[in-house]
Amino acid sequence: MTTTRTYGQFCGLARALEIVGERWSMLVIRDLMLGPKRYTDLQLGLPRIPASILSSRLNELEQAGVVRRRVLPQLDAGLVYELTEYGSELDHIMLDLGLWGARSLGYPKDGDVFTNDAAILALYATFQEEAARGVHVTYVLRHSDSLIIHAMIDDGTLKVSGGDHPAADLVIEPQGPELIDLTTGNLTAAEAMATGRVRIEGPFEHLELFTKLFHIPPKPEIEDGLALH
Amino acid sequence: MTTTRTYGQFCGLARALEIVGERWSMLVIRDLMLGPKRYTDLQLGLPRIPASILSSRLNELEQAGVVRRRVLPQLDAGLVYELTEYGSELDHIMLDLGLWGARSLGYPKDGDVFTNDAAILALYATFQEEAARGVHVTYVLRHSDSLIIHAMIDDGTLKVSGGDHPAADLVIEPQGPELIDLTTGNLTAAEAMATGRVRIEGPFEHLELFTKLFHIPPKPEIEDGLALH
DNA sequence: CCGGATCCTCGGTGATACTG
DNA sequence: CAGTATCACCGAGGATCCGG
Repeated sequence: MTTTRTYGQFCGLARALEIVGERWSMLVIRDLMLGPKRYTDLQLGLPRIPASILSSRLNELEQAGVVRRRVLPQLDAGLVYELTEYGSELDHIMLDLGLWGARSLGYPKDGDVFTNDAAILALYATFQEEAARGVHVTYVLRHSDSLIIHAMIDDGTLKVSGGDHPAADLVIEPQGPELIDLTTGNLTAAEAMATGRVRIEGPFEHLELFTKLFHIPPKPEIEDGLALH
Repeated sequence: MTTTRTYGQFCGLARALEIVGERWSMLVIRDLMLGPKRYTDLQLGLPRIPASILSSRLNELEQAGVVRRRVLPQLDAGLVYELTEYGSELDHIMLDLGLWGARSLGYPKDGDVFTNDAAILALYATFQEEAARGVHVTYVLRHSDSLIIHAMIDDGTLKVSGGDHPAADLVIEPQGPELIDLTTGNLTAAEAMATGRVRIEGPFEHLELFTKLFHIPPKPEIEDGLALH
C-alpha cells in the first residue's frame, strides 16, 4: 500500500522529503494550514488531484504524525483532517518556500485555479512585519465575486480571513493579476490607479501603504556562468 | 524531455514545488549548498540516484535558474554545478526542513549512507546561535576514518568544514549514532561518557557545551484526535 | 452526499549498459 | 568524465463504482 519509497540517506532533509516530499503532499498541508478541512473541501482546493492520490497522501501523512483525522462532535457532521502540532511546525517553512516560488510565478496560466486559501497564504507570506509596526488598517481584496478576503493589520500582526469585512479601511478590486505587480514593485500604486488596473474604495494612501506591507522581493537575474573574476 | 508537470494552481508554493519538488531535486540542491560539485561528486553523495535522473534534474534546475553549470578555468578541470543566487536563497529553507525531518529521523537503517555533507549540514541546522554568544571553541567530530568534520564556533557564528582540525579544543568520537541522542537531549554528556558511547579527547565541559550549542527539539507526541475539550 | 476503493492507461523512475 | 540509450515497472492520473 504505502511503500514509502526511501532515499537511503541518514539525513534530516531526506527524511523530511520521505514524509512530505511526495507529489501533492505539501499542497495538502498548505490547504490544512488554515484550519481543518473535510475530504471534499480538500478536493475543491486541489481540483487536479486524483481521489486515490489524495486518499493515499492523507494516510501517509497521518502515519507520519503530520495530519490527524477527527470525527466532528456534531451528529453526521462527518470527518475532518487537520494538522498535528508537528505538522503545524511546517507552517513557516511552507510560507518561506511559497514566497521563494512566488518570485518565479509570473501571471496565471489559462486554467490555473486561484483559491481563497492561496490568496490568504500569499498575504501571510509576503507580509512585512517591520513595515507594519504601529499600523492599524483593514483591507478587503475582491478578486472576483467568489474570491474575497480581508486582511487586518494591527501593529505588526496580521490576520487574514476569507470573506468580506464591513468596516474595511480600503477595498481593493484588482481587474486582473496586478496585485503581483504591486507587491513586486513592478507597478506603483499611482500607476495602478492611473491605468485603471486597480479599483479602490477608500483613501489612496492606504493603497500605497499596502505596497509597503506586502512585498515580493525580485528574483535575481541569471549571472554569467563563465565569469572568471 | 522535461515535461515539467504542473499543478495548475496560481500559488507560490505550487510553483516552488514545480521547480524543486520533483524527486531527488532538493537533495541535489542540498549537496550543492556547500559549494560547487562535479557530476561524479554528486553521484557519490547520492548513491541511489540513477544517472539519467540526476541529468534530468540538473537540466531542470538549470532551466529554472536555480543551478548553473560552470566550466572550470583550469585546463581539463571539467565542469561543475553550483547554485545561483536564487538557488542559494533556498538555504535557510532547506536547513529548516532538514531540522524538521531530523525529528523523525531515528537511527540509521542498514544501508543508509551518511555523507560528510549531511553531517555538516546537520550541525548548521541544529546550531543554537543564542547559546553560542561569547563562545569560542573548535570541535572535531570523528564518526569514522572517512567521516571527519570540524566545527568552529566564534561568538555566535558557526563554520563547519570537512576534514580534521589540528588545534581543536575537543575531539568527539561517537561509537555509533549517539550524537543524535546527545542533541535531542535523550542522552546527557555525562551518561554518554559513563557508558562509553562517546570517546573524547579534551575537557569534558566542552562536551556539555556541545549539547547546548547543537540541539534538535523533540517531536511532539501524537495528540488524541478525539478530544472534545 | 461523503469518503473513499477499484480498474485502467501512461509516463516517470530506476537499473543496467553503452558512448563521446 | 559526463552523460545518453534502453527497458521493466510502478506510481500518477483519470474514470467509475461502492459502502455508509
